[in-house]
Amino acid sequence: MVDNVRIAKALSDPIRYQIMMMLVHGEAKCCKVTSEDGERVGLCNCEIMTELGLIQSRVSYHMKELVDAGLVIEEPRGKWKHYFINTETVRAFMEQLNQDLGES
Amino acid sequence: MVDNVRIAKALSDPIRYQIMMMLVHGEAKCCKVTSEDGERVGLCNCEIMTELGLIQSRVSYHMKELVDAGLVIEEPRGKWKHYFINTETVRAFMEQLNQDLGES
DNA sequence: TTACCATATCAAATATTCTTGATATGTGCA
DNA sequence: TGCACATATCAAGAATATTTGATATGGTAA
Repeated sequence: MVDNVRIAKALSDPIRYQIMMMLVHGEAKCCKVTSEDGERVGLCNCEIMTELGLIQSRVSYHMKELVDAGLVIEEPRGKWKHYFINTETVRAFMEQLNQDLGES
Repeated sequence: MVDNVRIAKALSDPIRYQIMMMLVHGEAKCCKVTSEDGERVGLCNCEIMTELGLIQSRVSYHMKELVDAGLVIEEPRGKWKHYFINTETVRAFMEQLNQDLGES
């Protein structure tokens, strides 16, 4: 329950929800970002800043919230950070939600 | 998107999440509560107050948040209020979540 | 090494949310 | 009507969250 409340809180900010959607559906305009295993497609920091028109420290704050909640995985690439959605957490959240609030 | 952020915010408080779970799985100890159509089982206000050990105005505040988010339906019964989970909203939330953040 | 760039962190200001006690509203019953 | 009870609302304070500019950290490349 604690986990789901935490994740719900992370998703309860419009900026963070948008970032999550960008990570899933977003076009990478500034740089091509693939995970170490070459599977997942993600975004770099600059993408989020320019796309949403936010200053650096603000993006940094919200990314930390998402990472802390387990919703986003970050991979450092030299001086950049690349962000990927943590599908495992999203899946677990929805499953738990269904267990807690779904039809009995 | 706006809707889902709103609902996530409603679920992002541990008390409200607990209340939602009570509405789905909770035993009605103080009074038997069935909806007008006799289908759904709900809870009365006193149940929530005693079960969670909260004062009246606090419960009232959180119930309003849940009702405003569309997660809970309230039916007045004389001087009491009976609360039911709005399964429609819960379902729509999960569906939208899957659309927004699920596997592409 | 230094210069430069990306990101993190900090402290202060602001905004939002939550809690509480007091009071108001509304309902049923004597 | 007037009393008793359930719920809603209000105002004030406390607690959290968010935003911002300034500064720190850490990496890259010359």
